[in-house]
Order: sequence, then structure tokens, then C-alpha cells
Amino acid sequence: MPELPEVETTVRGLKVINSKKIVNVKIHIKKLRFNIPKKIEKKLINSKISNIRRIAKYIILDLDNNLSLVIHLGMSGRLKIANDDYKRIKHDHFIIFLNNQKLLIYNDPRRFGFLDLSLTPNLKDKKYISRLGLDALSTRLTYKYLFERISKSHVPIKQILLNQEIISGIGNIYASEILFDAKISPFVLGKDINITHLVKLIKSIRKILRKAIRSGGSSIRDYRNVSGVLGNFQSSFKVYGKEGKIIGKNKILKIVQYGRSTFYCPKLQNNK
DNA sequence: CACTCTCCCTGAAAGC
DNA sequence: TGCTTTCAGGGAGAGT
Repeated sequence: MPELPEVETTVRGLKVINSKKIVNVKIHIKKLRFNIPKKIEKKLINSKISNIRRIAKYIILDLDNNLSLVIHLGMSGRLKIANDDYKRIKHDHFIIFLNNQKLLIYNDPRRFGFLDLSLTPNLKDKKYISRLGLDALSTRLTYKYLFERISKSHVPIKQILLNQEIISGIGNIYASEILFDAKISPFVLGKDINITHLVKLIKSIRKILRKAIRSGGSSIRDYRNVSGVLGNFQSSFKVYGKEGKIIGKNKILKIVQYGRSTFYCPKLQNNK
């Protein structure tokens, strides 16, 4: 669910708690994908949120005590802001109480997400951050950069788009949508993509992700922003989840690459 | 080193 | 209808 547009939507929604002070923290389960850092409560309580930002699919809450809280939503994670009369529901694992009577709640049924704490200046040294390639919406993402990174690769472009060490922020849904928009076959290998297609690919990456952000994010079913409002980009999906759909007289197929589903149209995505 | 596969977990949807 | 099976958005780490 949460790819760059959903994370960006979440970060924008979280701005309302910027400059608020953390007055309490409750952990209901200590192990998500990784263990929640020990004594995190003590480090968070009494600090003030000084900045809220996104790095790839990571949400960063910078605090005024030189620490940063890192949140990754995994596949099913969600952040909610609620009032102090909120009744905890299933899978609410981590709750931050703020000095404006609001709560920040981390809910994650599959627990593939994680929370981490870092000294703010050392955040970039965390290995999950340091390895990241350019952000999918970075202006530095050019065809030259991509060519340099993939022109020797024997991996299909669909998988390249999912590799966060090359471009960060794209997940399985938007990868299919982007390739469809760029009319590029998901099978074409990095080494076989020409410059014209790289230029088209970058255009489509920006176009699809920006449009999804404008729609408030998306998901298969029910991506919601921090206030619980549904995103609606999924109504704009052209190929994802559309197996068998006919466009003109061309059919959309679903295949599996590297264990992930890819939706595409062989006739329209032929690299011509 | 480069690449591929499996697994973490719950719940929705499909299959029977 | 209801029980069982399959499959899912991410990413690390093991395996080839």
C-alpha cells in the first residue's frame, strides 16, 4: 500500500502536529519488523517535534533533542491522528500523546513496518537510508543518472523500478502504472533500454507519482490519510488489478516477475 | 558481485 | 453458507 505518494500524503497530513510536544508514549507490541528501540519512551517524552519530512518511503519526525523518529509503514502500516477520547482498536501498536490533546497512532496489521530512532545528524548513516538511490521525484533524477545505473543491468525494468537503491519510492503498484504510461515492456532489460525510453520513463515516473499525490494517495482498497480520509488514486489505475480488461482491442495481462505481480498490456507496451 | 527467492504477518477474497 | 486456501502493497537476508 504505502509507496511514495501515500507516504508523502501522510507526511503532509502530519504537519498539523509539527511543533507539538510529546507528553507520553505507549507501546502495545514491542516487535514490528524489527524490535522497537529499547527505552524509546524516555527519549521521546518531553521532546518537541521540530520537523516532519519524507526520505523515500520513510517518515522522519525530527525532534528538538537531536533525535529523529523514523517510521516505515511496510505493507499495511498507517498513521492516524486522533483526539484524546480515541478508543484503541486492533493493531494499534504504538501511540504518541501530544500536548494539544491529540494522539499519533501507528496501526499495522501485518507488522511489516518498523520504528527506529537515530541521532538526527547520523540518520543518513543508517544503512536503510544510506543505500537509497535518488528519490523518484528528485530533480537530479535524469536519464544520464539512470543510464549510468542500469545500462549494464540484466534485470528487467520492472524489477529495476522496485530497487530502492537505484530509484527510491516506487513500489509494485506504481511500477506497473508507470511502465504502462511510458509504453515500456516490463520485460525489457536495463541494458536494452535506449535513451529515448529512459527519457519517457522519467517523465512517466514524475507524472504518475505527482498525480497520485494530488489524488491524496491510493491503495488497493483503502489507503487513508492521517485523518482517515480515503485517497482515490486507485480509481485512476490503468492496469494495476485490471487483469483481463480490454483497452481498445488490447488486453491487460497479469504475470509474475520475481514473485511480484505485474500488470501490463503486451500490445501497447512494446517499446516502439 | 550480481542476481533470485523466501520469509516475516494478518486479513480479504477466491475457491470449494 | 462456511470452511480452507491463496495471495497482497515492502524489504532483508539467505541462497545460487
